Amino acid sequence: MQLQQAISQRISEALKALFDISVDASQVALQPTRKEFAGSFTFVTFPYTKQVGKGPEQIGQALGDYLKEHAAEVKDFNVVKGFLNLEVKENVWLNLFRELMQNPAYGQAEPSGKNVIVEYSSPNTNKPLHLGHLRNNFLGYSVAEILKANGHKVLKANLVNDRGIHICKSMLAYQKMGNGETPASSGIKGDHLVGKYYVLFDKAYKEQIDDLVARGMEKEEAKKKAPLMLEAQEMLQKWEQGEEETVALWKQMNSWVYAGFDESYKTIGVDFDKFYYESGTYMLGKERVEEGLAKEVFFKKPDGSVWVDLTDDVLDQKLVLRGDGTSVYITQDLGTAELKYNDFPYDQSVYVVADEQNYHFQVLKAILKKLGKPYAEGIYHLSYGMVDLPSGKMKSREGTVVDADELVQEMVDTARQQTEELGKIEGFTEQEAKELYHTLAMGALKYFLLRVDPKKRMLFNPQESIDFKGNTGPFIQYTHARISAILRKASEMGIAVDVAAFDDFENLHETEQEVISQLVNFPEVVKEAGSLYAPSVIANYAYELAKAYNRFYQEVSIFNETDEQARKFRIALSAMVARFVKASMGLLGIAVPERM
RNA sequence: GGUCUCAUAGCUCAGCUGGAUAGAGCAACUGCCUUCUAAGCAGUAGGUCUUUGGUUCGAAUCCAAAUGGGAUCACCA
Repeated sequence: MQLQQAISQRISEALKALFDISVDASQVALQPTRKEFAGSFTFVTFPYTKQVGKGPEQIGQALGDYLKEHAAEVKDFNVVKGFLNLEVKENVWLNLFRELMQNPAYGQAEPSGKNVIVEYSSPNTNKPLHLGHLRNNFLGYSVAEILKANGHKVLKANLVNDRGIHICKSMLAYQKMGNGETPASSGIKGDHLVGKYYVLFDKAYKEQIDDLVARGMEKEEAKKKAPLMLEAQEMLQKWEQGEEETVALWKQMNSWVYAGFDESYKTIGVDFDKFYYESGTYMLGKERVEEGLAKEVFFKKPDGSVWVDLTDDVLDQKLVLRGDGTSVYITQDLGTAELKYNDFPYDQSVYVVADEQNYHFQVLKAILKKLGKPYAEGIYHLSYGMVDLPSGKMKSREGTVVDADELVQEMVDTARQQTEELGKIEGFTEQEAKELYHTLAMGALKYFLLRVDPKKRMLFNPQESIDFKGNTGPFIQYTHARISAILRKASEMGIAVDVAAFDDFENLHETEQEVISQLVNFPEVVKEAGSLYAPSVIANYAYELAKAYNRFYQEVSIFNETDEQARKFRIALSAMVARFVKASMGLLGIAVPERM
């Protein structure tokens, strides 16, 4: 931020003036002063002892003296060992505060001129969303918002995996056991209904395998020879040939799933600018394969299968097209990458996909590079860790997944229960209460999943996730609600949030200075979150800001303050905290209530 | 076995390009509501940052190895 840069510049000047050594301001490293010492910024003198030929304390003292006299920002200093702690003048903080007050776009970067596509969610259409998908959806949405705040033009894309053997399994089970059941007739949400048949398939399939094994067949072979599996494969072929009945069933069942997904997406508050469907893109990769063969990047084996040699990149040889000419996973992605690029010429293409596919994306990028694609460099795999349960890993086949819709409902129930227990629901209409519960439930859930570094595997503890105390979404939401109450009262009293209303105020309380220092950090935090693709950076910031404000709130009175300028300043400070809490939570896809 | 990745308080997590006595939250204990929302605030207790070496004024952070988790190495997606 600018204040830090200014002080770095002063130190650079001081080093030159006092010791005649040249250090560029950008090389002058400042760090936040630890709480137990007075000051806001700390300069470490150890690295300069050799050049200067003096002890660290002496250097600190000399620099401090110089800065106190020559640097307009510096109020005072202290030297502890080799650490020079600098205190910043109150009016410098206040001026920074006035500046951000007057800039409604504070934290929003200038347009970068870059196009970024963020692909996330990308569900299979054979079963409903679960907890793992929630992490993906929340991450994708949030990263897209963060990139927008960094000035990029962003397109949110969802590549729906609507074809393949897994869909056929649900279809087959439905054909055999469905009896014409529909979401309407059964009252079951579409994606859950289709998921039900996927489970039924798996159950019957396993029985067949066990049966074959009991009759002496090897398990591996039984898996391939089980009649249900053969039927499913047959169905996939029929689908690829466009057989009418199969395609009709596929369309019908997918439409149920989409209706279910739409509902879930709406509930969890994520959205997309563009949908891609694998049924519409899976053929495109073959063109890339032809191109690769022509360019001799790929080679054909005698059985007709097509391969790429990536041993130079330590990635081994990789199949890109089957012997029978059908496409594999990577084939489709080669095609989709080009399609996306044609639709929206991107500088960067972010794939929000779990880290189990790290190898796949290394291969994808390596191949695109070999093909000389201009967009290859822009491929970025936002690889996030899996979500574990206290009982261990989630396995859909073993039924240990946490269903997304159920989880959301439980969170809403908990929000209602907690709110009622605290007796905080007075004066709410039924509709308002309902909205509040949803806001709190989603706040708790999203914050819980987003506060952890995306790259890291995380543990989902259901008991902790519904906690509304401490480092949680509702804690931050609560801070916003509190401030809203203050602003309502201020408004009733006819006090406006006004920069000019505290011109003569300068007696900053320690907690007020801390709050300003947090506010001023916002643009830097947005930048860092963007460069790391890490909503967790924003989440931590929002928490620190809320904490700093609560400390202020506790220690300093607003409406009992007799000094009018101080009172007006504190109302303005509160308003700005509310604004930045809302903005940072917004980057996480979390709404903040006016009352709770 | 090859490659990649992770290891910080009882539990869940922070710790920026190396800097002071390693920080939060939960759980435990102690205070603070006739005053702006106590879903809050303040405090106590809790650590050989997995281990061992190395780099240097200084290492949780960088390098190497070991140990223990996890992922991946399909003509599945």
